[in-house]
Amino acid sequence: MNLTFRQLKVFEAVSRHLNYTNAAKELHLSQPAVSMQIKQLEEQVSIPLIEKMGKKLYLTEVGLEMQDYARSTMQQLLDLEETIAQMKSMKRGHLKLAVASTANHFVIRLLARFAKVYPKISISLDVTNRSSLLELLKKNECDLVIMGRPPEGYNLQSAPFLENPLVVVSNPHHYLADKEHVSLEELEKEDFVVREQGSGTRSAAKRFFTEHNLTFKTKMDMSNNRAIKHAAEEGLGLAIVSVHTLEIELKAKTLKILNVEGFPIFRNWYVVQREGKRLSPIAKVFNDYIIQEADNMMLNFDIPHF
Amino acid sequence: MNLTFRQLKVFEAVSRHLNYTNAAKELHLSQPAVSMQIKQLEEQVSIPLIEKMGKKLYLTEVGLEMQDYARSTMQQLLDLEETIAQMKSMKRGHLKLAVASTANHFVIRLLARFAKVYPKISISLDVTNRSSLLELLKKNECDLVIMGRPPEGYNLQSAPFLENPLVVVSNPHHYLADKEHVSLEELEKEDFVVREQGSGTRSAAKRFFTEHNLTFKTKMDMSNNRAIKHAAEEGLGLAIVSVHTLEIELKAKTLKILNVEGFPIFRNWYVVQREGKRLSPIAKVFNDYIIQEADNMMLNFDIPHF
DNA sequence: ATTATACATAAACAAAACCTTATGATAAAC
DNA sequence: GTTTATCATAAGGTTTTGTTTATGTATAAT
Repeated sequence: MNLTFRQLKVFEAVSRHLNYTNAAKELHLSQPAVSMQIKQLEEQVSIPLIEKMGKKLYLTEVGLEMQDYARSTMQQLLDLEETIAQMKSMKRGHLKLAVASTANHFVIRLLARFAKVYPKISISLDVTNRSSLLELLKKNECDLVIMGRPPEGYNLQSAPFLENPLVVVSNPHHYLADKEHVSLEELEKEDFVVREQGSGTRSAAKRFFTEHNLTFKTKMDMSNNRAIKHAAEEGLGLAIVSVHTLEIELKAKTLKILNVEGFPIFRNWYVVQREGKRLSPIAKVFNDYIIQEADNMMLNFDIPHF
Repeated sequence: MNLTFRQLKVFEAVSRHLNYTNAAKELHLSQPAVSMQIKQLEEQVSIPLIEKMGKKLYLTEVGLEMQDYARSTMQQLLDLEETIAQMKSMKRGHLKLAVASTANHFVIRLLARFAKVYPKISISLDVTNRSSLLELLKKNECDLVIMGRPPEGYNLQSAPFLENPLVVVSNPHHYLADKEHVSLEELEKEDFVVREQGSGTRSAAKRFFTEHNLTFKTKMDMSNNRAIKHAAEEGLGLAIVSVHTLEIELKAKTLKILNVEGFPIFRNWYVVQREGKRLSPIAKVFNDYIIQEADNMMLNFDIPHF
């Protein structure tokens, strides 16, 4: 059976008017054109849909069924058009986002604002580590990723959109905590609690030490930023973390930023996508949004500025 | 927007395989044919549905929406086909019947049997008087009508399918009730309770009297067969009614059939339709069914035979 | 009986849809 | 680098679809 939407449309008009001529007028067709469409439809289902008794037309039982079908199909088509139109205009849609766990905090703030502007957008946010993020990009399982500087050679397209100041923190009772200036020599003597191999923060810190010809004593590594901060709180060592993750700890005074020579290290947060990926309309808007709004928004953060 | 079922079908296959070549094989098409269908569909909605990244295909957000739509639309089409097939094979359908109120009783028996054979058929039964029946036929508001002999000049097609014996009944205590033979002369002296003008039973009785040169004393006329029988029970007069309506009264012995010369008058029940009406499959089957089965079935009736 | 109205049918034509083969481009696998 | 797999594009031709005009037929109204 091979119906066409056209046949259904014509049939629906005829079934409504019960009059070929008027249906033809409505559809801006000639009367025979309507006759033929109906005839073809009847051939498809090989059973009469309309019967003519005297001058009047009646729908047969199957005709009534077909009328229901035609109407529901056409309604569905309208719904589809509506949905697509909304998606195009970004009134609706779905945004699949993944962020580095260290970026979680401020990305949520960004999202909260964004969601207010586009209330019908739904969002999935995957918070995970750097290597999983790269995996997600490779499998094309998300629209955009927010992370530190992405590695070369992955066919990625990225744009920095926010400064990411890395600072050294310690337990407030640490002996360096109250010093006005901490020199690099003093820093070198300390043990550090760091993220796992592959972490952007870790490699940035490592690079800093290497560039200044210092050894970097990593006493412990952990895969979770919260755990690192907790370790520092407990006095297991110093930690080098993004200021953006410190809001609560600074407020609660469980950690203190050390005023170390050469710190903060300014790195950037990047919004990353697969090279050549055609972003969905909503993803494109979000991409532009964060590049434009992020800095602006950070002014409202209750965290130290440098 | 003017999609085609073909586009949807091809798109669905592609969205399932995420591979044009395999989809083409499934559809017994060349690969470019598939490419073109997808391209046209994308042009219709003027937004990409599929994106190719490297060698892999992915559905865009709108593509996912379209996949849902395609599937549901195709499912609906299958449902429609199924429904139509069932209607054709009479596994399903609706039968609109109207019967003369005097035929009500035995028609219900017929229907009960018929419904057992075609359990998914639904039936409307309109029980009404003769003139309403003719009106229903004229307006094409029912498939078949069961009534006495239909009048000429209404463009009707009819077939007799069951004898309708008319008998004279009275209160059991009536002085004629116990006579072995009642002559026409004796009958002529009696008063009768009859149906309204236009009733088939009434005109049959009238004809009988006229043919035998007798006067027909109609003391009272009523529009309801039950009322007539009740009047006879109460001794208001004799009544001429179809045996088929007497089952209960005979069993309860509230009425008695008089053994009158020339009675019963044999008339027929007819199944009637508009001339030229193409019956629905189920109506056609019912029509044939009652013509074939009615006599047979009456053998099981617990009523007198002649 | 005549006329008006409405659907059916036929013929002819135009447009479009659709498919195939051949070829090109790109990316992944070897 | 070469090969292989996969999709895109182009060209060509066939089929199908969709129209229109003209005409036929049946019904209902006058």
